[in-house]
Formats: sequence, C-alpha cells, structure tokens
Amino acid sequence: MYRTHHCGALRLEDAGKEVTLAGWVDISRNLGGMTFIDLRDRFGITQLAFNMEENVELCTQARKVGREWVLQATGIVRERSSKNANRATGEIEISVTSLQVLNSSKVPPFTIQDDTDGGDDIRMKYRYLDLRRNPVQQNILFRHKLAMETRKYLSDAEFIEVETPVLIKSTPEGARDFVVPSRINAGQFYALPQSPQTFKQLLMVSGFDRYFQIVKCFRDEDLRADRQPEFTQIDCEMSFVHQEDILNTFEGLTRHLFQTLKGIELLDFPRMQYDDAVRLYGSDKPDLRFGMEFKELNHLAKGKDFAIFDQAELIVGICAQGIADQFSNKDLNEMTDWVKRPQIGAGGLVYVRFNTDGSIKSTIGKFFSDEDLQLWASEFGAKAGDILFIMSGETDKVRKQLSELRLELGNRLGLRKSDEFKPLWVLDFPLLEWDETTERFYAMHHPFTSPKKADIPRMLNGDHETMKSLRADAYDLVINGVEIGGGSIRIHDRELQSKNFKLLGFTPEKAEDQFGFLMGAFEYGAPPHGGIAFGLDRLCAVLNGQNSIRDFIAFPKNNMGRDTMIDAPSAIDDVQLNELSIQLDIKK
RNA sequence: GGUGUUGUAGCUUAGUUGGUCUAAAGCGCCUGCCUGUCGAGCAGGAGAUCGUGGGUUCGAAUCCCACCAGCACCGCCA
Repeated sequence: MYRTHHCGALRLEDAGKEVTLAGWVDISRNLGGMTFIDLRDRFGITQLAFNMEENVELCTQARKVGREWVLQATGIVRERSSKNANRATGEIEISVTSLQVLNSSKVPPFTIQDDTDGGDDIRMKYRYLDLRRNPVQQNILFRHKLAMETRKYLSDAEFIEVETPVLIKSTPEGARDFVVPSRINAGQFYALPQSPQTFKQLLMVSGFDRYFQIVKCFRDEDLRADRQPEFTQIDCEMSFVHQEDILNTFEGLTRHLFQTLKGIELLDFPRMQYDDAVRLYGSDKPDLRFGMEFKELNHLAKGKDFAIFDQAELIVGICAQGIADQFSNKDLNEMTDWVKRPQIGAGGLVYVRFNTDGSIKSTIGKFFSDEDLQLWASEFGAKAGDILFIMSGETDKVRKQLSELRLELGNRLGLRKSDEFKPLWVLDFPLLEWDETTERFYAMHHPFTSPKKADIPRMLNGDHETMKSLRADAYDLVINGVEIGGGSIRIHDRELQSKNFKLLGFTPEKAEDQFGFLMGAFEYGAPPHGGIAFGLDRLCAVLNGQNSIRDFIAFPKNNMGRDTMIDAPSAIDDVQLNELSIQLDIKK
C-alpha cells in the first residue's frame, strides 16, 4: 500500500497517529527554516510540514520538489499552531519523518488550481491536467453520481440495463451516421447508432418489459456548446404503458435526481400542448423561469394604415414589466439592432413604452393613437413602467424571432436564474413535418412514433393538409428552456407502421430493406410500448446551471469535432485503407 | 456551407489616431533571504521575431488581403 489515508481524510482527532499519504504537490511554501507542502489528491489537500531544526536533510529534500511532483510521505499527524479554517484538513498537518519522490513533473503549461489561467485551447490539449483541477473533477464526479442514482432508481423500478450493439446498420432517416468500414465484408459499412431505438423496441417484443441503458449515441452533425458528436443518453423503454405511465415514471426519476444530487424538491411538472408552447412562447422548449407570454395583436393592430402590420401574417408581442425607467432609447435601439442581426433576421422591432408618468412613447405613434395603444396595454395587462416589444411577419418566423428576443430580455433582466429550475412536459408533438425543399414528410420524432389514437382514422385516409395536422403521442421534458429528453408511444402494429413508412415516402421494398426486421418482429406479438431518452450530458449541465456540456465530459471534442489531445480524427495508413478496400477521393 | 468574435513571454492580459515598442504588467518559472505559511513575504533574474503568409508605408503588434486555429451562433441535429 502506498498510503494509509487519502489527502482529505485526516482530522484533529487523528492527531498522534503515524500515517502515510501519497499525492501531488499542489504548491510548496519555503519559509527558510520551515517548508510546507500542500499534498493534493481527489479527496482533498493535506499540509506536510518540514522543519530545519528537526531534520535538516528531510527539509532540504522538501525544498527541492516542484508543483505536480508525486510524493509519498510518512509522518505524525499533529495539531497546527496556526489553523486554516478554509480547508477540511486545516486543523492538522503531517510532521513528516520520511519522504519519497514517486515521480517528478515538468512545470505544467497552466496552473492546476480552481481559477486556472489556462484558456480552452490549452486546457483541451492537456485535458489530463485540466482534469486534475477541482471544479472539473467535481463535474465528472457529479456525472458519476447522476449515473449511479439513475441506475439505482430505474433498477428499483424493475428496469433492467441491457447493452445494445454499437456496430449497426445505416439508415437514411434522421441525422448523418458515422460509419465504420467492414474489412471482412468489402465495400460494406456499419453505422454507429444515433440511438438504440429499434433494439429497445425489439427488447420489448422479447418481453423484457422495462429496459434502460446509459449509452453512447453518435450523430455526425455540426457541434455546439450543448452538442457533441458522441453523447450519452439515459435510454428507456416500457411495455404495456400509456403516455401517462411514462411521464409519471420519468417525472419520478427527475425528482429523485434533483433531490439526491442537489437537495432540491421540484414542485410541479406542468404540461403544455406543443401548439400552445409555440403560440405562447414561440418555441417547443420554453423557459418557464419567467413569464413574458406572447400576445397576438392582429385584431388590434391591423387596419390602421401601418403597412408593415397590415401585410403581416402575424403581429405578436411580449411585455417586459417595470423596465421603462431602466431601458433608455439607446437600449431599445440596441435591441432593434440585436433582432436585425443575421442570426435572428427580423425586419425590425416595434416598441411601446408606458412611461411611469403616464405618457406613452412608441415607434409607431404616427399610426396608433394613445387610445389604440391603451387597448394593447389591456391585452397584455401592461401597466405604467412596462415596455411592449412587438414583431410582425410570417407566423413561424416571427414566433421564432420573438422567442429569441424573449430569451435575450430574460438574460439582460436577470430573469434566468441559475439556481431556479422549472420543468415542463411538452405534449402532442406533430407526427409529421413537411419539408419544402425535398417535398416530402419527415417524422418529427422518429418513424416509429404512434399517432394519437384519435388521429389514426385521419391518418389512414386523410389528405395532404390533414397529414400536417396529425398529432403524435410524443413528448419532451424541458427544464429551463433546455430539451432534456423526449420520447413517444411507439407503433406496435405492422399495418400502421407500414402506413407510416408510406407517408414518409418509403416504398414497401425500401421499408422492408431498412426496417423489415422490426416489422417482422411486430408480427410475433409485439406488446404496446413506449419510451423516452434523456440527454445525460445536458442533464448534468442544466442541474449545475451551465450551458456547455463539455465540462461534464472527461474527454470532449472541440467545435470541429476534433480531439486536440489525441489529435483525432487523423489520416490512416495505406495498408489499412487497402485492407478495407477503400480509396480516397478528397475534394479540395 | 454561412455569420460574428478572439489570437501579443509558459499562462492571462494591456498596448491610443501606424513612430523611444529596443513590446508592458500580473501569475508562473529560476536564484537568494526568511521558522507558522496556507493567494506566504522581500530582493534579483531569465523568458515574446506580437497566429501564419502576403501587401500598403520611410516605418506595422497596430492598416488591408488571404490562410490557420479557438470560441459562440445560423443552417444542420428524425
């Protein structure tokens, strides 16, 4: 054994014991006659003390060690004469009697401390050093606990964890696949799973009843702060359940995780129709930490000779309460510029300021009398001191733009508090999504999603417009405006599944080729079933009030999908290419 | 594919309208002093062709162009 205790273990009651510790030199302080070394491991920091009067040779040796050297020290635990209240072990120190250097270290490229001076670039290149830092270790530890609590909760609820294959078959639907060439089957490729979707459905057919897996998923799409090419899902499927059973089960899991990991008792999990979410917040993942619901103004704002409104499909606005005094004209112009940026792409922004002195100031005063604007105010329930922000245009676009503005205002006004958590179930997503460019329907969730029972007759013999209006038994869990997870009740009937594939533009042959195994399975007594998957990385980030999932992944990839530490992806040898029967044709 | 933004000692930054910039500071590093430090202190020192390549200019860290890299976003992500 290299040690008797770890570096966070010893307390005043251990005084007098002979102990051996091992760890890294966090920092050393050479005071001349005395030298102190802070010895660090995952569990904490313990001070080693050396004294010239007690042992010249040992103290001289201690003076020579540098940061991040690996030491083993034996000595007696003793009470400190001057204590450090900021540290759990701050009442004691080790009076060292023997010191072994287990390994020396180069000076690290950035200092291993909580507030490191290293930028993202260098931290990623030396991720193994970044991972020595306490805040990052805490994140990884948090992730571990979340995974453990998830397993505990689901296992207690009769779910069993089953591993599904990573080398599977490519399908054209959905995200781009990562593919893996097969050496033995020249010219053929496996795909890495975007999710274990079909396998978990097959496990239901097999009678496992409740399945879960904490599993890597792979999608070859562009990255974001909250998107990695490989990410982890808490993937689940249940047999003999309705939507209600699934929502309750995973509401329970979510409560359990908040309770055990954060000590937070979540209040209610409100539910909202997808249509309402889009109408009231312009988003299928509204942040409910603050209000600012949309109000539509077509009936009040049209017919007043303001051409932009008269021509608009939708005129819609939000009310920011009590900010008239703190928002100057300059701020308002800034907001206008903000929504006009290419990323938002709005034509402009109309505002109505209800000043605290009772006067009304707006950008459209020429077209609307104060009486008109008072009608707007009562629509919003606006009072003196409030400002209305109004946008207009094509319905879908303007809702999206106003949603962005709402979130930005929430940020600027400090309404999106990182220690507040507002979960929301968004229900009844559309079954299909029409794509203008390819002129076909795509499954909004995935091709196995069941339409709502009431919509099945319409699905079987409806026209094009009817198809657009079909609702699915599909649901998302949203927390603080972040999509934590989603799922659906699945189709378990071969006929209905065939019809769905047909709507999605699959020929019977193509459907058979791609998903014949699943439809075949449905002919052998498939139970009604449904499931859900949570994004584990996002859940970690949201629970910690953070936006980026990268710090909850031990070895993440950068914006370009590169791992800068191991320098992947990389070219491979011609020999390897030959074995795989692959020739490169790289376009410049 | 597109937009924005950043790139200056090991690290984090400052650097005005181009001119004592022969590039500054803090941290880190090295040396010395120092017996109760814990962000130790004090004194001294080393360390940068300013992302790369062009261009403008008498003169470029600074202006222009291209490229490279990081970050954020749009498209994309059933």
